[in-house]
This record gives sequence, C-alpha cells and structure tokens, in this order.
Amino acid sequence: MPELPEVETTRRGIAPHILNQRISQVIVRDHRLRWPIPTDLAQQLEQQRVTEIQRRGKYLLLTLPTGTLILHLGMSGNLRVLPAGSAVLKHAHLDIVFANQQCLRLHDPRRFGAVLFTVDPVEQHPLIKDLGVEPLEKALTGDYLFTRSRGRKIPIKSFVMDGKIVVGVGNIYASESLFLAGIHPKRHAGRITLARYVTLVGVIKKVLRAAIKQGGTTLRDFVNSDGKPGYFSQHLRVYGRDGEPCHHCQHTIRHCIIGQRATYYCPHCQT
DNA sequence: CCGGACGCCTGTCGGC
DNA sequence: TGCCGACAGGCGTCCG
Repeated sequence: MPELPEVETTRRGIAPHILNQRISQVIVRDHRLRWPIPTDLAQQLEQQRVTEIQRRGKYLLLTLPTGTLILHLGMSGNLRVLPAGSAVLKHAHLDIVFANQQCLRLHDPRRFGAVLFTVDPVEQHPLIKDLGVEPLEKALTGDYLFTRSRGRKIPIKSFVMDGKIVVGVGNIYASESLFLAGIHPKRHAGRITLARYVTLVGVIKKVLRAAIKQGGTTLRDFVNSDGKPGYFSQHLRVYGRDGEPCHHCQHTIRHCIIGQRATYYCPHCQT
C-alpha cells in the first residue's frame, strides 16, 4: 500500500492528535506482524509522552523519552485516530490509547507491517541505518543518482525503488516518475546520462509533492488517519492504465513485470 | 558485490 | 453459485 506520500499523509494526520500526549494503555490483539510485536511493548510505552513524530522513508518514528517506536505499514496497513473504545473490527492488531481518550489504531490485514521499539539511537537501528537519501531533501540530486548508478545493470525502475539508494519511491510512483522523465523502466541504471537523471530527480520530487497534496493514492484500501482515501489516483498517468491511450501521444500504455512488480509505461514516450 | 527470485499474509476479482 | 488462480501499494533474505 503506502509509499512515501501515504506515510507522510498518515504522519501529518496523526501528529496533532498525539503529539505531547501521554500513552495510558497499549493493547496488542495480534502480535503476528512481519516481526512479532515485542511482548514488553506496553511496558515500554505506557505513561510516556510522544515528543516527536517523524518519517524516515516509509517508516514512522515516534520519539519517547526512553526510545523510539518504529512503525511500518507494509502493503495493507493504516493508522487511524479514533475515540478510545471504538468498535474493534477485524485486523485491528494494535491500539495505543492516550490519556486524552484518543486511540491510535493499526489495522493491517496482510500483516506485512511492523511495530518495533528501540532504546538505541534510531538511526543505528538495522532497519534504518542503511536507508538511502530522502527524495524531498536536497541530498537527492541528479548527480547523486548518476554517481550511485555507474556500473550497474539493474533496471532503472528497480534502482529508484531500492531503499538503499533513495527511500519512499514505491511501485506506483516509480512508474509515474519514469513516464514523466521519458525513461524506459527497463533501461539499465548505469546507462542513463547525468542530464536524464537531473530530469528524473525533478519529476520524482514533483510527483511526490503533488501526491502528498492530494492526500496520497488510494487504489483499494489506503485511508488516512481520518479514514478518508487519497485523491492522487485521479492524477496517475500510467499506473494501472494498461491498454488505455497515453495522455501525451495517444499510443497504448503497456505493462511488464520488473522485479516481480507490475510496471506501466508508454512505449512511445519512454526510451 | 550484484541482480533476481522467494516468501511472508489476507482479500478481491475474473474466468470457467 | 462455487471454486481456483492471479494479483495487490513492501522488503528482508537467500541463491547463483
């Protein structure tokens, strides 16, 4: 499900409700996520205040005085802010209840998400320490991608989805960005010019910012912290449009599989 | 080191 | 109507 825009939408949605609030109760209904939810999570969290709510790639990081709660939404996760005591539906695996009677609830049918707690500096955590640059920060430049890609034969689509290079660009926004940059998704990363990487970086930033403005993309089940869908779906140029005409040249949008993931592109506009 | 495949899960949808 | 396979927004791990 959630790529950077959806996670950022979630972060912005939950922050006003839980920032500086004290956690009064933690309810784990099912600990079987990608990794088991730590058995001592309640003990680690209860009675503490959330002092910061940050995002690193697709991870949400809640800072507490004693450590950091690491949340990942996997493919099907969402986080909602509900009144404490709201009806519990299927797959509501975790509730973090606050003293102000708000409840942060993780819902994740496929259970690919994660809930972990670390007392060490979070930037040293194994899941965080090797992450690549943030796409909306200055560190992502055409030069950076050009340099990192030299000698690599990986398809450019897999390269921009590699979280050790740049974080947050998932399957939808990779297809969309490559379309806007006019780059064929199978092109070897090491055989793309600096000029084209400069273009690509420009469109990645543009697409992610536009998607955040629309509250993310809802294909099937993404909802924000208020339970509402994202509206960037209406702006998708190629994703999911197999067989339909390209808005730019009218040729037929095609799809192929790259790295086990459906990939959409215009064979005429992308070379 | 690199690139590609696999597996983790449940829900939904299309075809027969 | 029912069954069955394919597929879905991620990513750590393993293999050659």
